Amino acid sequence: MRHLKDFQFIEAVIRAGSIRKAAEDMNITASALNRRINRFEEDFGYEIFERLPRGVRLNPAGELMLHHIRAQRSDFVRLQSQVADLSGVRRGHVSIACSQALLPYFLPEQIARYRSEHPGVSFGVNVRDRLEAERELSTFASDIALVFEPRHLVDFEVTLSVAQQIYVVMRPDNPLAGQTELRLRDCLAHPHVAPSAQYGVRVLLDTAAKKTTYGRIRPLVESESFDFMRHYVIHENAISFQFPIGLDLSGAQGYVARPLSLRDVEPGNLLLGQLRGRTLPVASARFVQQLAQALQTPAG
Amino acid sequence: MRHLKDFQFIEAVIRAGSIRKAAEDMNITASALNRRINRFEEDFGYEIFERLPRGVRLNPAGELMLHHIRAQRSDFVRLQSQVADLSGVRRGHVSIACSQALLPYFLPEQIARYRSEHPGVSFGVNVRDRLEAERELSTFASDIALVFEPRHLVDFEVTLSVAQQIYVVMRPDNPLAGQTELRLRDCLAHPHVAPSAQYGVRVLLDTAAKKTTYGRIRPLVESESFDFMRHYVIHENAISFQFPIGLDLSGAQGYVARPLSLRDVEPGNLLLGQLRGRTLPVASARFVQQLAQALQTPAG
DNA sequence: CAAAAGCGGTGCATTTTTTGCATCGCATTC
DNA sequence: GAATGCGATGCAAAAAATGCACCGCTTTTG
Repeated sequence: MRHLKDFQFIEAVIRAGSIRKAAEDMNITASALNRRINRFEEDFGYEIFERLPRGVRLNPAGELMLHHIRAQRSDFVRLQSQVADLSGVRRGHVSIACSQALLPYFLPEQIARYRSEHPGVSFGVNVRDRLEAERELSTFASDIALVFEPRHLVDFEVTLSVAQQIYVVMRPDNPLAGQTELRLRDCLAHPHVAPSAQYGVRVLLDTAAKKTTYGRIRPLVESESFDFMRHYVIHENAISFQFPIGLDLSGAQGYVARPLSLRDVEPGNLLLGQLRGRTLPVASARFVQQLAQALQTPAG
Repeated sequence: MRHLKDFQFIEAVIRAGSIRKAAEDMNITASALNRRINRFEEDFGYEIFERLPRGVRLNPAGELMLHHIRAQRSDFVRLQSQVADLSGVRRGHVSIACSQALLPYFLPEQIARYRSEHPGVSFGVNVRDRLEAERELSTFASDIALVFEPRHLVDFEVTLSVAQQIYVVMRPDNPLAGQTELRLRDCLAHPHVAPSAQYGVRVLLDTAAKKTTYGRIRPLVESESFDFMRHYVIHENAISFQFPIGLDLSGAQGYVARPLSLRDVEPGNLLLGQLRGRTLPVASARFVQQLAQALQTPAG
């Protein structure tokens, strides 16, 4: 779109860090790009770049401008999606920032279901921890976030919150597998692996462990990958902790999962959200509706 | 601003109803404007105008585009105001849609106070009833609305709600003036004037009157102007009804005001709000803060 | 019922704007 | 101290927007 061209050039300059490099990237002369930037700043009334000896950098006004540019583009995409919806063609793109746990079962199923009704809609799925997911929303890099226990919540507008009990994952022949619900002290007495500190599961476990005689959890292996940990406990007969939405509870995957008693460990909250105050494109908004419905249905 | 030029032309065409007329208004040839519009539609991918024999009219996609244009412009103004704020110069413009009652005392005082700290900020004050005020917000014609009992509330995000008891206005020598609180039945037995049906005061009175033996209120004079009614009861010794925020309770204006008992009539709600999801310009946002604080302070 | 008026669209010459090229001045880097 | 990389600028070339004249069409008007 014509009227967004200046914005594209500005973003290119921000990315490249200098007008000359950006000019190369955009297949244009440095002088032409330089003049576009200067003219834009003149029209706007304020400079948005600091001129440094090695290039340019955004000044505070430029930071605000960058946010404005992203918001404008995002709103324009939303408009196009709305208009496309008018003419009956549902098209669009939905980008999601989510926790690992949603990858194996939940999101593939939901996306496939949505796409079976609206084949014109494409998806982007990115794994982000709860801090990154919020940042991703505020830069308009993702439309939707689906994460456990996000932190700040200032720019994060919660559409739906679902409590998830922590489950213990182990081999079927593990002695703990016989119980239908596990106590934390029994688990901590067993060899266990655990996610690293930035994950919600770990935070909940650490908090709960402080109240036991063990004081803290002592993982044999610490990992950022729940996939890895799930497989690890099959090889060394240990136990692992995870939210059930990322688990196959049927036992067909070579592991069993048992809930950890709510008397010992608080449940985690899986939060579905978007950037506060933002109006999502039609496709994203409908997908959020579908997700919300699916998450509220107390299925496996 | 360069990148908003197409939007300006589109808005001109919408206003004029035809490309030729719009071209005259914008001091440009019809052919040039025609090509701008066509090129814009081509870039956008969808037509936004219906071509009629006597001119053009927005189609549904165009309605969405118009809203987008207004939102873009408004957000750009907000950005400029933010940037101006960065450089220490507080400038900007605050436009308010409000009920009549705010005109005589409340708003003049608040605006004067704000402007004494920020002389660069200008204000626009428009009297709108509760329906119009909402429409005004959604077209970005006003930043803030301050009205009694707004109706739909779909696009209206309430910042603050303040209950206002209905007061009875009368001459000091009116027999009712001796009481500190009035009953509705006494008031209805007296000759009275009342606002017309679209006003919140009237709705509350009508609702309350149904529960009395009088069944309904019988105004001698019905008016849209509270100012008129306030003066009228001085000439003919009648009573009038009004929210106290628009009244001088000192008696210095030649009338006295007494509250109507909450046992008989529910209080009205004065709502301070803005367009849902919108981020206000700095000046407007701060003025909202000031208003909210003033309204919460239980002063006269 | 025909003429007139008003509309959006289009081809072509003209004007305005944008771009590319060469070059300057300046600061950092090697 | 030479070399490199940066943003800025003058000037000519290229590209884009505009104005003008005119078309085809429908509605209005006499």
